[in-house]
Amino acid sequence: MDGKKVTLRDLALQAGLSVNTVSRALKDKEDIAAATRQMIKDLAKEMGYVGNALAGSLRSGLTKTIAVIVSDVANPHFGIMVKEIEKAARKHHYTIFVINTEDDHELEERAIYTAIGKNVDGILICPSQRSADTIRILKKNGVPFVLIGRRFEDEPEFDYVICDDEKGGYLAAKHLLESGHERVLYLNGPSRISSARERLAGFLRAYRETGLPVREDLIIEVEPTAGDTRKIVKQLIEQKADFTGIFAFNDVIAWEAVYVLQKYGYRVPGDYAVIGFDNIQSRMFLPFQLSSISNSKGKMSKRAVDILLHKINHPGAKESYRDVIDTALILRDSTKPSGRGDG
Amino acid sequence: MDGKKVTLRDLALQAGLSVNTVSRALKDKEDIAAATRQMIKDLAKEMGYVGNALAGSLRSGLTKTIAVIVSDVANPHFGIMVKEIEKAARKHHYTIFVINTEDDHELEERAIYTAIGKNVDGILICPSQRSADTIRILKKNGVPFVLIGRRFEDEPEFDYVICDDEKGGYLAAKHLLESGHERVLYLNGPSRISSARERLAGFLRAYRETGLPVREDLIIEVEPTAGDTRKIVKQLIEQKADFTGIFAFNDVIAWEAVYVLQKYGYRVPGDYAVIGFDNIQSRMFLPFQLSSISNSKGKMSKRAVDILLHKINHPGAKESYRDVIDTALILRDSTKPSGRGDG
DNA sequence: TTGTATGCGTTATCAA
DNA sequence: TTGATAACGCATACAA
Repeated sequence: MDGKKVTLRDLALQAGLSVNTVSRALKDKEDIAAATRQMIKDLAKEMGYVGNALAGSLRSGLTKTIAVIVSDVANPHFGIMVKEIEKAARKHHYTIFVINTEDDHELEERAIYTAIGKNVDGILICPSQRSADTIRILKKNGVPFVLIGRRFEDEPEFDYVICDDEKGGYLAAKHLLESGHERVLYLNGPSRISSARERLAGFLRAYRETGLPVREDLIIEVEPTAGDTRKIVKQLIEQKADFTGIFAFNDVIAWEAVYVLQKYGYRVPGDYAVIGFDNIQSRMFLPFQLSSISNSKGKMSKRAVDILLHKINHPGAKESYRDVIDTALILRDSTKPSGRGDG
Repeated sequence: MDGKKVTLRDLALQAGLSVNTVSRALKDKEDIAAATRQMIKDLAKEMGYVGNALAGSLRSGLTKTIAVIVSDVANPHFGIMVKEIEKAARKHHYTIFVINTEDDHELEERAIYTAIGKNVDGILICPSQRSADTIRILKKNGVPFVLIGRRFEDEPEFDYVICDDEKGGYLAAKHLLESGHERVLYLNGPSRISSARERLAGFLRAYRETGLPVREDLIIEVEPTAGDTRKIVKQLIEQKADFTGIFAFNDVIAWEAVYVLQKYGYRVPGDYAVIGFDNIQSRMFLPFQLSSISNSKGKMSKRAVDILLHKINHPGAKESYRDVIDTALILRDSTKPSGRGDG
């Protein structure tokens, strides 16, 4: 009973019918005798027929497959996005490839070629952004795609779904400033990433509103994948850098910063106020209450899938999509002013 | 320049050669004039040819694709596994489908059918284990697969890679018992899951060794995906259940338990000692030091991929694989005896 | 109601 | 060294 994949041909041979008849019976076409149809269906079940979507795809040109290209699924932010994307895609009978780029330009390019080679119907990509050339390959090959989480300001033809990074940066900085933290360390992502630039813009806007001087030396770029947050925060502490608040590009960096501060015996809140970005703790109930900026990953993911499917199903259409999902301030203990008391 | 996908036929037409020649040139076959080969390669690059792996797959029967079926990529444990699997697979020029089952039997079955339908060369699956029937479909269709993280004791034909769950349970319980926690709450996973049963066996072995009585009422099953850990721990606290140590089936459950304890004003360590499983914090530097059992997710993932690829490349072979990766106790603050002092 | 022929893009085989 | 042809498994159009 075990063995090779069962094909339509196997069923046809067994049933003494033509491949075509079997195919139509399984597809519930009208022009098949009810008895024949039932017989074939029973046989298919009995023989464990599953069907070869590939062969059909070759004809139709559609694979019901999309590729999701991100830096790292192990990062909870992307893990959550991928989960939501998969769920939304599955609802529409799509299956997803997941390819990690580790934010590496070459891996990203390879990922894109792989996706095209596998004939995906579309691609959702969070680009590493070392250059837009890679993405242009997609346009050249006529593969529908939507950027997610990051955008290219100077490429009006690239559709995207992002969150309101500028507002998020603004809200975070404003909150720290209003809580009395005038010297804020901003552990930002690399400036090649659009969201890092935009969050910084919001951060600076908040500073401008207060009239306080911006401390350029406290705006530091961190590689999110490399995990050098620890090294940098250690250095800053050793150097006795002068800050009382930290705004981190994402929650992972924020956690790591607090991790180091705690190792040095500092307390958060209390000695330092820390706020992250992504609000991962709305889904993971960690025993540390980190304030954060929520960016509705569920909504972003679903929206990106919707747009992508629309583009897939309306190849001619010339609309463009620039969706910016709202961000909001989520307060938890890590920025509580009363932190010093702790009790 | 934008537009449809470039095919071999397009290249052939442009070059004034046959499709076949173009194909062989691009594949670096020997029997092609060097000049012709170069010309075709240049042309391919110029026209942005990417190739249609699908069509090739139809012929060869191989798709260079594997499916990874897990309960939930957003769970860091699976996120890390998927990342490692993808990396290992990519090294061998394989691409992965990721499908979440939410530990649901029907979704799992659909996932398997989807994978077979897409003609994956093999499947890595962490089965929901409501029944092995679903998995048998794979055998029936001759699709190579390897179970990962869970096994079916009564199905000797199913290959697996798991970690030493029994030992892990034993180490965790022993550590708590030796630290003076005689009443340990075990927030276990559902008993349908093999790893939950095996961790419990280890847990009980540690108890037996001490001669202490096992408190059956403190062994409680929690649904990992549903997030009902909070509800259950709340209830236990309200009921003033009698325990001082907690062993959790995984780190996510452990975090959540501590989260609730902290909400009630309890301290970990100090009032309670807590240990998890999976040692996720070897990769995520959280500001809470959770002791845990490490299970070498990287090693497990790589091993599973290796076995799967071996099975794919040696369809006849009748070896079986039952790999059990070692587990180890990783101590952090959450089980520190000096916790009460807190420095 | 069922069967035959054709094509999807690629590769393998064999002939030229 | 190159080209023609068949085949992979399925779906469509059309013929029977």
